[in-house]
Amino acid sequence: MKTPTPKQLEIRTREQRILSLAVPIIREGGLTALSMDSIAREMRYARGTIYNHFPNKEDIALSLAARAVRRRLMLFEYSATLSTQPRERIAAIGIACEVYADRMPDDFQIEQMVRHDTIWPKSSTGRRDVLLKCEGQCILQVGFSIQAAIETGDLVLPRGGSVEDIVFGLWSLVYGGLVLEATSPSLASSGIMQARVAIRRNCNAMLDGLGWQPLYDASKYSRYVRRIRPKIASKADEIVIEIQSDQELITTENDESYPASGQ
Amino acid sequence: MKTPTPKQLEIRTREQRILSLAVPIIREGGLTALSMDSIAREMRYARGTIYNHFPNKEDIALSLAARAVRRRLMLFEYSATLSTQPRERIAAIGIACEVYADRMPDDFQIEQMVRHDTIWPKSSTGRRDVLLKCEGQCILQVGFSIQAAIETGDLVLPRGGSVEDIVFGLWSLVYGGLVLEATSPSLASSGIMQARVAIRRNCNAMLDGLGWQPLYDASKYSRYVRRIRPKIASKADEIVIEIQSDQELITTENDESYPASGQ
DNA sequence: TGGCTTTTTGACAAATTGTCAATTTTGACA
DNA sequence: TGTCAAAATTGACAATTTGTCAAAAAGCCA
Repeated sequence: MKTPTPKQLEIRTREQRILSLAVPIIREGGLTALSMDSIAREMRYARGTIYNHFPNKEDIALSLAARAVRRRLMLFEYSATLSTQPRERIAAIGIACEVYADRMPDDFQIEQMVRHDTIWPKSSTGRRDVLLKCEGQCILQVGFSIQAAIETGDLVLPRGGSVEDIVFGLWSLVYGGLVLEATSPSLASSGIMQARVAIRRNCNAMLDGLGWQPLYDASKYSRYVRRIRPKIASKADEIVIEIQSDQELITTENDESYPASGQ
Repeated sequence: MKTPTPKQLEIRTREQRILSLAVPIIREGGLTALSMDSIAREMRYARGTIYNHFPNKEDIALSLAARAVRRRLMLFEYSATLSTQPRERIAAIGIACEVYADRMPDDFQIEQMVRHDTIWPKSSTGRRDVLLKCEGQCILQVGFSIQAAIETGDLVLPRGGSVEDIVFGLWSLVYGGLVLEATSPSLASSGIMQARVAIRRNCNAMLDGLGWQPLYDASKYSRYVRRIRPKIASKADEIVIEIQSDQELITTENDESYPASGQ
């Protein structure tokens, strides 16, 4: 329990190295390109050592995905502080998604990846939980803003509609749109060039359609985006540096694992 | 050229058998579970024979995906005939997507699958083209209805907006929503239960937000859905039986390949 | 230095991939 | 029916990769 860790440190470092090594491989060749064997060779360790860290390569992917969602959550949380007006807060989170796809493309890719594939069932429960928990919090974050809009009277829920439905709609529109942009070769050839602009406009159309006040004002909106996007972007860069593992913050709550003065 | 085919027929049949065999395997274990080796063993053929049909398993997947998109296209085309009113036509295509996910779940799954993964780059150009062509036609089909709405004056495009942007929005909303429903474990735990209802409502909200006339009328809409959904569903069942390969219809235009009286 | 624990190692068995030269089967023609 | 070239089929081969595990090495504490 009280291991300040002389060698434990080397191990933890190595785990990071494995993850860092995996990122470009996955980026370029997907999960197929990643192999426990090649990682071991590359790092000059025996294969068994790598298996000491991760039970299989799917778990490496999930570990990266968990880190990705943690980063995304932080970006959402930050973006939600940029305005007190509900509709602006929602817009900010939307922009956060854009920034996420742009500034953390590897994270964005891997999040999509673990969703399909055979990754999910093969990975370990612990890591899955981290991922799900953060994803749930992301949803909550959007939910808060919608709730706020209802409370201020900016938005009136349609009969039989719920806050979650709207979260779901926005999520489909933004995430779905970004995924399509990233993976659908037909898009470009069908004349959809500026996916980002389209996504923004469509989200606003949907909110307008729900009667969410104040209605979309193109020039006001783009002025707002111009103001906050750089802020969110630089926050994103901070987060990438700050959040390196999928563990840190989780283990923070029982804080004996992080020695105040190491060494 | 003039091969009426005695044995050629066996080969073509075998190709179908391979595909049929692959479907449940992919359904249950994804592409990882599929192996040229096990297919060969199962079918009591040597591995080389299977490789005669498909250069690799990715190509099997893409072949299935191409078939899937062809089926989807047919469903879209049929649905578009169910009404002359543009907004109703769009609604019908939306319902077609629902039906597609419900009645052709394997097709739906595999379409998502080939989008990510390492499948795309490894598969052969020919099959990719079929897939892209059909996908493009699906997009067109939606575009036609939007165009029609503009021509009748039901819809006025926003400044700087295009038909394609709206297609993109609807596609994100429906397809994205269905994908999230199918793959996101957080959804259920976040209280989003009736994804289908939410998707419909959100699409309508978006169209309302664009000012597309006539605006959404809940009871009218659900009456319409109740009327056309069964039609689309049974059409879907027909299509599944009719469309078995990803070749047939493509080669139909040079029609010597299909002997009028076989044997 | 001894002795106990933790970590690392690499050989092993099992799957799978894609290739290709040798063999078998077809089918057209005499 | 017999012959033979073209087409199809086969299975062994070399390469990868996976996950396991007992033995060896290294780390740690007194």
